[in-house]
Amino acid sequence: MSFRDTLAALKALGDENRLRALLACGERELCVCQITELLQLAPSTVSKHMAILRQADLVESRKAGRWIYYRLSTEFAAAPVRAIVDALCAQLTADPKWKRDRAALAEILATDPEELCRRQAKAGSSGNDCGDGGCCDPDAPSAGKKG
Amino acid sequence: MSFRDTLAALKALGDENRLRALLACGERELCVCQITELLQLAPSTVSKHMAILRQADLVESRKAGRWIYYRLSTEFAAAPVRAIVDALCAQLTADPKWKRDRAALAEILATDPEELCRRQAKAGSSGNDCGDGGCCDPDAPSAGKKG
DNA sequence: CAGATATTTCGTTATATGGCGAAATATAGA
DNA sequence: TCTATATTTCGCCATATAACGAAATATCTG
Repeated sequence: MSFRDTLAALKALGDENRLRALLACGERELCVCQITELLQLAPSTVSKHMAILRQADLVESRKAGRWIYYRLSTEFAAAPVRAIVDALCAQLTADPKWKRDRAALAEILATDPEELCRRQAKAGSSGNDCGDGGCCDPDAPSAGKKG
Repeated sequence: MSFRDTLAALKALGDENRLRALLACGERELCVCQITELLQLAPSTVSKHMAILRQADLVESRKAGRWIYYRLSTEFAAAPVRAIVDALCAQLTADPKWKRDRAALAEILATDPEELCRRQAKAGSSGNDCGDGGCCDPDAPSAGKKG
């Protein structure tokens, strides 16, 4: 548990959406639908990202009924990873980009998770609805522009 | 200089060969041919890797005649990057994988750089010679297996 | 100036990665 | 048991990435 694990952690951290998800999970444990709402990605994509973060021991998951909650790891496999994550959480949270996420997160947390899932299911079947005007932020460079 | 730069640094660190190169440059400034010898890659590949590390402000370069020396950055663009690199250098150097690199590096440093370059030029034109038995380590999982 | 050579840039190729949607899985509730 | 639904797995596609070799660039030396 050293070079190999550290490299896996660095790889996992080297994606914008995963980094955002990790920071969000550092604030509070979140279920997949909440992270999905934050990142504005397909649930399957978020699921894959979280699996990568979990395999790198960066997050832990907890099952509660139909929901699966992810949170920042308490025990990191590789020693340097803790220092890295600490540094990221400490410094990156001041970044304007993260502040936007933080604001979005507050709104998400204020919404019933079931409502989120219902909304996402609707959006998935009928294309981009964006009825509330909150999504499809033109200033967000990563949401749905890569594929 | 924050989220974006930190992400660039994490991406740069998320490659095994670049991470090895970075650790090596943390030991001592190294010219491209020395890093090339350590990583057992084509010089052009190493050059590209070092450019990525430099763009991420992880290494600095110094020109000395025909040689260009790379060393670990002293000033990091993004604050968390320093903490990350410190943690990596401090902890990863104990890893057996890195110890092998360190031993190889000692040998490389004992060799005249010009001799290294001559050897590499020969190997590039006539295929894998491996006359000295030191290269083509079957235990090294990253050398030339990806492309 | 001409030749040698250390490094970079360019073009190409194979693989890895990130994205989505559909289908599968697992669990709550009627 | 049957339905609804939260998440994951699978298959596919587009792009990003890492590798190489050839050619270009820059610098020392004769």
